[in-house]
Amino acid sequence: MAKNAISNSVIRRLPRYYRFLGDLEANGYVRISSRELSEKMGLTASQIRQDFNCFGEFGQQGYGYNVSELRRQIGMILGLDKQTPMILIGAGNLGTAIATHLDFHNRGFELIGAFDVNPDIVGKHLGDITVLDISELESFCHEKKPTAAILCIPKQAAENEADRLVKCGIQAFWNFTHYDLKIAHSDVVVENVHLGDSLTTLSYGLNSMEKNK
Amino acid sequence: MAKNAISNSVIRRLPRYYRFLGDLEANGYVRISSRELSEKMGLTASQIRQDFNCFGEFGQQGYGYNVSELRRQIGMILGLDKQTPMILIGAGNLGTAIATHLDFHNRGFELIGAFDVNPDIVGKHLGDITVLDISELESFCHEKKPTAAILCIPKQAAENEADRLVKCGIQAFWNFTHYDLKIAHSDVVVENVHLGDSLTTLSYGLNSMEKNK
DNA sequence: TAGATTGTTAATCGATTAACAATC
DNA sequence: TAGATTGTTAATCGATTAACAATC
Repeated sequence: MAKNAISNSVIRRLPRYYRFLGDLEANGYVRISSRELSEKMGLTASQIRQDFNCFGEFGQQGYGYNVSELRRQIGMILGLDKQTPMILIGAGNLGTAIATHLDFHNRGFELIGAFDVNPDIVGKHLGDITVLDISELESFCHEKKPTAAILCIPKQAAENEADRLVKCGIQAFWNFTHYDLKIAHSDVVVENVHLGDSLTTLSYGLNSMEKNK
Repeated sequence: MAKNAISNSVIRRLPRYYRFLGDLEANGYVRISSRELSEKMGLTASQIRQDFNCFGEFGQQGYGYNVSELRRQIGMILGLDKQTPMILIGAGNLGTAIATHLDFHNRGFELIGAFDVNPDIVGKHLGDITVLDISELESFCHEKKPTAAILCIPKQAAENEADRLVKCGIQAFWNFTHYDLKIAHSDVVVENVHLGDSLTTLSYGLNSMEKNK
């Protein structure tokens, strides 16, 4: 039952709305108008109203929006009212940092397992999770049924493991590799984090700033 | 000498072009047409030609583009022909992983220092860098003149340290915090990496996929 | 030369902003 | 009620795609 497709631009703004509304709530705000929120977030009031109206009528004319209620609604839209079981593939430096650094529960996930090929890493503890050998992937997934995975392995390895993970029932990937999952697996949900590209973009910014002086 | 402003959409595609051209070069490609590249990258040939023409005429009618030459040109545009000295602020789990995981040299930077407040972390080694106490920031910057910084500290701390870093001559931030640097410091270059928002977006994708079944 | 492919202009598409009637 | 602010339509702006003359 697809509603008339929400644009990607809108979707990318939702987590930020959710964060700001959380801050407002914590600071005792009960109501807020689109204009006031627009000033805090650096957007236009028009855009904010358009964005919210993609999902329904959350405000009240003459009043504005109820902060807690709006936040709750956006949380529902984002699927933060449940926790999808998730596994980490690749528990090296980066994988470990990501697994321990983020609050998965407040972002719609629960990290229930971690895997690596390296015998030096297998057995390591990440919070209350123990890193398992990748050979145990199938039996683990059969039993625990995770549907999301974090990919923190080299590109080459990702190409090889992606099929395997999809066969194990993984439907969503948080992809830190440069392997383009969407091409081979158009039916899964992919969120790419290209740290290298991000750093390169910073280089561009610095470079072009200097030229404009 | 600002050329007629390159749009953000184009800029965000440049690192990916650079990557693909590097792969092509490694695979022995000498020339490539916009059509062939478009098929490999999942873009339109039109967009590719438009993008490249923002910066000059890199191709040749009837022939296409010379892979190495095009890659070199894009590298120049991205500022990858030099290395900007960069420091890491916050050498916890995430900061350490980022510092050790990325190839800074090929992305226009050189990591020359790292700082933390935590005495347990100060003195730790990251490659050939030793983590210094944050109190040494000013003297270090005075001597080594870094102009870019990675922010891997809590939001609260970022609010406090941003001014200090700008005073020390930092002009570009790779920002892993949720603190909005652009608001207080409109004159610096900021590249945000919001891992939490990225994970939340994945939750949305999974959630909306399920609803559409 | 003929074929291929660019550089570039024009057309389309989508996203943002502005405006305002509806209504709390 | 009068003032405020939404929901929504219309106008604008920007980015993508299509088309084609220029030219290698």
